[in-house]
Amino acid sequence: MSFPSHDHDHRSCVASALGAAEAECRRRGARLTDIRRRVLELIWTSHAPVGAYALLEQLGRGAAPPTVYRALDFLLAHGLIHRIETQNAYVGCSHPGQPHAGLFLLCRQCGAVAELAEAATTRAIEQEAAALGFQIDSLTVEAQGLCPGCRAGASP
Amino acid sequence: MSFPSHDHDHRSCVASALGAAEAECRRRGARLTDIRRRVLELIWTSHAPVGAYALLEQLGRGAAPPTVYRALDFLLAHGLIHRIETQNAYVGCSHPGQPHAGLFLLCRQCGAVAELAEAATTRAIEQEAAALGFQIDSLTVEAQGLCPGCRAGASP
DNA sequence: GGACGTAACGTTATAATATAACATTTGGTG
DNA sequence: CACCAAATGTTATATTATAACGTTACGTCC
Repeated sequence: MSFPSHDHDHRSCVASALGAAEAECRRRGARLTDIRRRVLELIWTSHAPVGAYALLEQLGRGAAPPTVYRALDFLLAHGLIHRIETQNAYVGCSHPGQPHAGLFLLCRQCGAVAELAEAATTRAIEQEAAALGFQIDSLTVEAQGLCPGCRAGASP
Repeated sequence: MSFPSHDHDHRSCVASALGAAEAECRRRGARLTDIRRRVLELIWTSHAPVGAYALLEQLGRGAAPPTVYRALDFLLAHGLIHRIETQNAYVGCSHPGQPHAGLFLLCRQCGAVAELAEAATTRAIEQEAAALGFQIDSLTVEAQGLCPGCRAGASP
């Protein structure tokens, strides 16, 4: 819901994300296979978006592009990750299971992402769209800028 | 500011866009060269976003990718077009000269785009970001859905 | 437990989007 | 005209993503 502090306990952060993913998959009757689980884990390795080919490299040789794209498709379809359109990259979803419009703050300095579940903004856009007779199916909101840490510190 | 009607006078629509672009370039001391002008004109051929390689084809042989990408970079830099991130495509800017966050409604049926200059939404996002200490430099908002025409008509 | 059907994965090739690097031409200015 | 900078041409290549088809693994029904 906000930016992780630079020294947070990332290990438990990843663990809880994987736990939530497993729960969500059980709930949906979806199979979180080994490959899918590894890709999700790699994505959660940092709080910055990761590109498909960066994931591919980390999967090691033997993996080809379709392998990683299929895993990404699965994770996207089940709401376990989001795609950051302005970066052609992927990031873990902070609150899977609750349907929500992704709304992202992207730090141009350190790369960190914060995902907001912000109803007010979504509502503002929907109202404006409705006034024009436009029916929104899905919404992409990405803000580029500086996170609190990078604004304060010299050049973290 | 809204969706163009299906039968609007598109010729004058293009003409006024090109006129505004020329005025804006004069104002900024930028050169709207022949290539740049042709690319802008091709973009305005429709109200749907156009891909770089589609433009390239229409420029005819003799043109290579850098030609079109350089023109696009120029047009983007001077606020004469916008890039639609979710489509890797480009669309003419409806109100050049006035700095604004692009905010787009994209019809998944007919491809039409409406560009909003909507202060309320922008403000909502900025407030939420400011509350987290995030400083926004630029903002991308793209809504996918159905335009009024396509909601009404069977399948225009 | 074996047969079967489907979902997942492997593999190869290629499509679509974008940029690097360097040569050449053009346009404005002194 | 001579010069410089900006614009364009040209070739090659990087990056992101998907098509197509064969093989393997998994669950289920009998």
